[in-house]
Amino acid sequence: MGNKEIQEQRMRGYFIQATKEILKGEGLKSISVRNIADRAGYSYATLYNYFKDVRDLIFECVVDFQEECETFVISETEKTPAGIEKIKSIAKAYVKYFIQYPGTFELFFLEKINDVANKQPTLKLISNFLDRLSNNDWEYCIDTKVMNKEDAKVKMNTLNFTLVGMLLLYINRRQPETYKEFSEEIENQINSILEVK
Amino acid sequence: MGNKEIQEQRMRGYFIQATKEILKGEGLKSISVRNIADRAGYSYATLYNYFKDVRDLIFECVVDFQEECETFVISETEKTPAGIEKIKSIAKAYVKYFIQYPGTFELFFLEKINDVANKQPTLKLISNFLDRLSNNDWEYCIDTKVMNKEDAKVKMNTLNFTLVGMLLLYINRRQPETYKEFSEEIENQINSILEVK
DNA sequence: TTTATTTAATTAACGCTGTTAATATATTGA
DNA sequence: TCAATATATTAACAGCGTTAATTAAATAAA
Repeated sequence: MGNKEIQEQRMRGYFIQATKEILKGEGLKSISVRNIADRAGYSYATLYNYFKDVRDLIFECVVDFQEECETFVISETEKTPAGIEKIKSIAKAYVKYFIQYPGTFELFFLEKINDVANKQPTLKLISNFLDRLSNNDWEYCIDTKVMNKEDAKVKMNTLNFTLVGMLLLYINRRQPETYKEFSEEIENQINSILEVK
Repeated sequence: MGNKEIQEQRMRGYFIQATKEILKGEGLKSISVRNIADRAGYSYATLYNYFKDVRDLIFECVVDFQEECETFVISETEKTPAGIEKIKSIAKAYVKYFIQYPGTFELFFLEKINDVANKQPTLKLISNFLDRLSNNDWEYCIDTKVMNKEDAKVKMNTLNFTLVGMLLLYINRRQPETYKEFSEEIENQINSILEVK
């Protein structure tokens, strides 16, 4: 990688870092080209030398946040034994991360996309994120005959969709009204979905 | 109701009608104060004589769309016998409505809200919508001992959250990529959640 | 019916937004 | 050091939601 590429990547990094800080702090509503550039220490137009548009820049943060979330989930669940219990722990940590940083949830699931064709890989990354985090333990359940392959596949999806749905309603619709209620319902849902009959 | 109130309600109706048309047609992205006012046949500033702000106006459409959706669901499911089968039919029709009019899904679940305290009733209405549509049949299942009260409550929520999550990913994240895949997964999820053990 | 007063609708304006063109400033190669 | 290139900045545009000032319409009083 030549000097030019190094410098270019560094510049991109400054803008990405600024964007991540705003998303984690004030959330998506505070994102604007001028706000990002201010924080990065450049003029707003400079941004366009390194990113096609602001949405492109915003979606660059997905991978970084996923890595951060993955690290968090691993550290929160390392003591839990493999299998169903581990899947439950992962699910709870996953939810906990988005509750702690609602801006990342907005980025992953709510932010509109301009060029859908161009972002398909990122969109796939988002939809399958929980699956990637918990895949090992689903496999473990199948291997230990706790459940069959077909059931595992459907339940993995149910868990994913349910958590996303609950997070959407809680973060974007304030339903339920208290975190306590939300937390209890998360517990109920996870237990019910992973109940082995 | 005096003349003044009648006229005021009529004016509000013109703007609401225009907003509904745009939402059903082009979706949330095409909503703007000037666009709504144009369609209603008034200047953009006139809108503020009848609504506090544009979000207030937008959320006025929720009740109307829910009524329309309810009518659709009833007509699509009238031949299905009460109980689990009916709940499945209702769930499918519910999803079908939002797929047909993605703008209504955006309004119900994605549109940001200014004054959350002031909109709590509407937000509750949205979160509990599927429950209201299917409540009779859950009761029926409990009465006919197909399931107990606690299971019914949790499953009702699982179904609600799962459908919202799937719709979010499909409408806002294009996952899965084809309607066929989406449709099959909806079928799988509904059957799995409502499976009686 | 004409005039004065109140009500409602419109235009102009403000401060935002994302993006692009034109300009100014560094940086590089000769 | 000077010319050429690359990069950063300012100015500008068209759009947004909202409000203040202004015009037009409807009502009440004379």
